[in-house]
Amino acid sequence: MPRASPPEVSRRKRTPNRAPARSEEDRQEKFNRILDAALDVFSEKGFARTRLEDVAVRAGVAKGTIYLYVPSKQGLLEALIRSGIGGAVEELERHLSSLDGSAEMRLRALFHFFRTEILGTRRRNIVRLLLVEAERIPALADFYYREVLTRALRILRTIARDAVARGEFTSDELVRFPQLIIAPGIVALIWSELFQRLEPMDVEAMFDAHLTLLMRALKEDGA
Amino acid sequence: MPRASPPEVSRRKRTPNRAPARSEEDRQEKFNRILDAALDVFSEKGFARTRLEDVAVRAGVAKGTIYLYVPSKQGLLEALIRSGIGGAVEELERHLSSLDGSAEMRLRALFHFFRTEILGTRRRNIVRLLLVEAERIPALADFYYREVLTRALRILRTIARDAVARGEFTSDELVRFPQLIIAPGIVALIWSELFQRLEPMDVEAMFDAHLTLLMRALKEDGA
Amino acid sequence: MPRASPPEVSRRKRTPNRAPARSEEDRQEKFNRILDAALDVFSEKGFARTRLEDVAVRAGVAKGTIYLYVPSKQGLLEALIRSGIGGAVEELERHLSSLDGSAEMRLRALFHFFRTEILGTRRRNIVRLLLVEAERIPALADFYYREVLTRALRILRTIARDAVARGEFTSDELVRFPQLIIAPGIVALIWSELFQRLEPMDVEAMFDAHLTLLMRALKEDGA
Amino acid sequence: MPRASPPEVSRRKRTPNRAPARSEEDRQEKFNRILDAALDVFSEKGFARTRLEDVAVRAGVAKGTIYLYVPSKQGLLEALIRSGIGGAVEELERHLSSLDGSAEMRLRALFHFFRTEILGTRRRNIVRLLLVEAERIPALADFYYREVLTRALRILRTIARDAVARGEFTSDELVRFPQLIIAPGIVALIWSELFQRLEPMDVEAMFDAHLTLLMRALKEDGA
DNA sequence: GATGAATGAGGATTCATTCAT
DNA sequence: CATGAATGAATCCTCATTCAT
Repeated sequence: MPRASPPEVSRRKRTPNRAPARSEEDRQEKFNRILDAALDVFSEKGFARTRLEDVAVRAGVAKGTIYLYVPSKQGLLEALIRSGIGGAVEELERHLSSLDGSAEMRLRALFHFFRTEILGTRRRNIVRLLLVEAERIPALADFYYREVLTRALRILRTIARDAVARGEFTSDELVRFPQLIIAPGIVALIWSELFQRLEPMDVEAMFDAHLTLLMRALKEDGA
Repeated sequence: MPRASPPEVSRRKRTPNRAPARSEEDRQEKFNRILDAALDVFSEKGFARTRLEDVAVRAGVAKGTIYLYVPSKQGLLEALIRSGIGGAVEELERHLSSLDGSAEMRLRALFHFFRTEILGTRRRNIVRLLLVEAERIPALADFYYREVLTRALRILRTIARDAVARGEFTSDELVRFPQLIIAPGIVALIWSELFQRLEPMDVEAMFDAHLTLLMRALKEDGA
Repeated sequence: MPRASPPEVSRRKRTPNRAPARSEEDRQEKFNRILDAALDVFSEKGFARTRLEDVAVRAGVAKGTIYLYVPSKQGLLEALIRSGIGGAVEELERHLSSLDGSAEMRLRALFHFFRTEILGTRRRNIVRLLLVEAERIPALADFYYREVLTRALRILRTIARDAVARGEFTSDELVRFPQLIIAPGIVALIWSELFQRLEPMDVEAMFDAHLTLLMRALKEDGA
Repeated sequence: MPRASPPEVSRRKRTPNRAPARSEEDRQEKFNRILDAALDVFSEKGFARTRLEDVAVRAGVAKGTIYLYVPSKQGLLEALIRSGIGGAVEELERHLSSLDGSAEMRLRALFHFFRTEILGTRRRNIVRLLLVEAERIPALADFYYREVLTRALRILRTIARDAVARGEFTSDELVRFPQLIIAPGIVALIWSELFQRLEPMDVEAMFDAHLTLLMRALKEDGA
């Protein structure tokens, strides 16, 4: 039997391989590069306008390689958000539970954390991405609600409840609506994305003003 | 909600007895239908996932007709946001300047307006759309900053400044950061889009708590 | 508001339209061109190896145009088979019911029809395509079974049954297995596709031999 | 079913006491596993829709391993068909030449063989695969024509010619068109693939009817 | 020899935009 | 003015093949 009638099926040309990631660390390291690249491009263009090819190029891999780590473009976004957010809440939990000062001190620490660990890092982009895309991807909203929101609100609520219990706070508004604590953080995040270039905002000063108001409203003598 | 006029595309040389005199209103009315349809579809799917065909169908016109009013899909989004937001600020300005009570009353009126005229209407979707798309379309961010944000913040700042001036408020945090006033409104807006189905939020009660805290922090005796 | 910040969304260039098919005949005519082109390419390359772009080029339309008529590549194949096969059985039914001679005459007419209207035309390719692809597309097998096979076998069976009833045939093998009548037709079809170039087959003579054997086996004196 | 040997890819320089002596059988055995897996998957999905990865998984080897035995996907198909068909004809030749009864007996044996050794086994899938793919791969059609068809037809023709020579058959139709003998076999094969689930066919009874008709047509008294 | 990670050509499908009617 | 058929650029994802380990 004559071997392979040649070009009936188009012969694909292939390019030599880059060194494959054999070890588990190699794998993780390459995945991280892909996630970093994805964050860059998603942040810059938004999910819909991102081409996976651009992500691949920025990560220094081929298009197909991405599919060795995630099943689809949306899967890439989800992996990105999971990987970038998951850790933050735990960090925060650890961070805050280590201090056992007054509510005021803990809230100051919280806003410091927010400024330095979220607003000041790539995580800011991840949160922004989440706010923007979660509406179309219910699984994302669910994930965020479950893994981030409830846990973050629990932390805030615990701080407020403790303060009320020990008489530091005189009323329970923040127990009922811990969102009020973080609301200026959300505003700062959005502002920094959309309007920072038009009118810079002194985020630290705003957080200070916010805390001042809260403390004055909640502490006995408004001190 | 007043709608923007469609750009005049060309002057029709009308045969006097062919079309009744209401042609200009017809034009406006058709453009409004298109904008309404666009808001529906953009809100539901986001800009990138929206097909102009769907907008056309929902508006009851042909795809090509949209191009008689706006030059492109992005132009449609811009027209939509322009038409849906511009009016709101003016309404608010009129509304607030008509009351001349205390800052507290004016802020209560403000949050009432926010709840009933923004959160409770299709404008909520427009704002959301803006938050989501403005990053990719600098012109949108610019427009929003100029036409909405500066004016809205001026209103808030004026309320705060007046209150300080007449001694109602004892400090100037809200003059320096009027964003702190509206921050819970932004949170409510985002929450209603993403998490309402997972955990309903009593927006009115949250706004109440927020105002209570503000007043207690800012008024002489914290009442 | 500044109009359209230019290249945020890549501007697609478009090529002027060909004259659109406004009338129903235009539409049908264009669809026919597409189906013809599809048959050519499918026949030459098989379903999987066919690129819709090739079909489009051969039909003289753009890729996207095909999707105005069928929903997918598979839909194109189905439409093709439907349109090419449906008519044939009806033709055959009409053709045969018009003759009311002996079974022998009717079978001769049948094979003549098969040779001239199927083997000798593009329908041969359609049947071949069907045999090849039906296995992966149950809907196709169903369609073929329902619209072609049962009807064709009914015709054959009726011929046989009539002949038995009036004493022309002395036994009922062909009533029980009308497939035996057409089996050499299937062989001829496959042969013509695969081996004609290696060893031409005189299909007419084979059909003659087949009929001779059948008649000799079934008629009283084997005449 | 005897399998083809994998092409020798390279002579291993074995460390004598590292691999036991059965390395050549190992190789053959692994290739057989690959061919079996390939038949399964090709049969189920067709050539184009088959992913070599699936073949590899089913064979329990890595993707790359397949390329140690065949040069390409098409090469795998060719090897498969070669290995699965080649043997059958020889078996048939041996089987039939061992009987020296009447043509009728030999044809009965032939159909029995067809039913039990082809229709009832995986070889059915190979033949089907061949019918489906041979058109696009001329080398396959050539191989099949040369290695299978000519030899099979020679067997059939010999049976017919012998019968004519010794007066068992009264005419030569089957000498001229031995395809007429096997045509119902082809129909049965196709039917079993496409329509068995819609309408089961009693293949044995059909073959009986076919033989009955042939014998009646060809033998002196039609007995 | 075996492995399976990496590659990147390939193709189906979508949809903003144009323009003949 | 309106229409909607036609266009074709754009992009996700698949998978045969390669080759470093």
